[in-house]
Amino acid sequence: MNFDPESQKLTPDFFQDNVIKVAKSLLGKIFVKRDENTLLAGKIVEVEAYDGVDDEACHCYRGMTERNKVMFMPGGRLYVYFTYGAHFCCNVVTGKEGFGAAVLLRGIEPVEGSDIMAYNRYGVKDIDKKKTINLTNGPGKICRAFGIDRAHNGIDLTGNKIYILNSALAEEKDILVSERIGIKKSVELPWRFYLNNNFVSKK
DNA sequence: ATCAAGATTACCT
DNA sequence: GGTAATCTTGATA
Repeated sequence: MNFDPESQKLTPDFFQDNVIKVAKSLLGKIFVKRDENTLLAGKIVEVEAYDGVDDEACHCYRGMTERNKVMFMPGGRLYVYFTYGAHFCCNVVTGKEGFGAAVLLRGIEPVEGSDIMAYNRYGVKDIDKKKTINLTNGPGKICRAFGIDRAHNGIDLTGNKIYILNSALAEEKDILVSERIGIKKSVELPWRFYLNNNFVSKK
């Protein structure tokens, strides 16, 4: 697979759109993190949408704060937050400037650099098959495997450090829908989207 | 200043 | 299936 950002990465207009639409459109696309020595990449197989206005579970529901201000930037940034005293979660910011919405990445199937992901998660490069499934099947696990932390909060996804390849859209019939996981407010909204794939966090 | 909650994970029985 | 771990943030006083 060619991971070259110049010809293939998603552009601002893709991100500056409705969060539900962007969430579904991200399924099947390749999330890439590059630095001098490493190339990590994986297929996005599970996401959730968080939408400022009518969504009590969204970090932006009560307006802008120091933590969530990146979500109000124009679509195409990475919003990274820390939770439960242990885990980072990363989100793709969507919509126009001044509107707080983002897509949480919850499940990724490793495509490139799974040995480095294993090292980031477990401190060793060789892991058994069972642990391979556990590399990136959850939002906190993804950040750990990809080495994403608060230093990456606000990074521009149209740059060459972290970006998403513009592969084909997943077919509507292949997109599964459910309520979102791990929230206590606005639980009824059907804004979790995923594919039939082993790296989904929860059945 | 204090406090409760949290977009989770790993480990236990 | 249940729950401890762990600490940052935002709200309230």
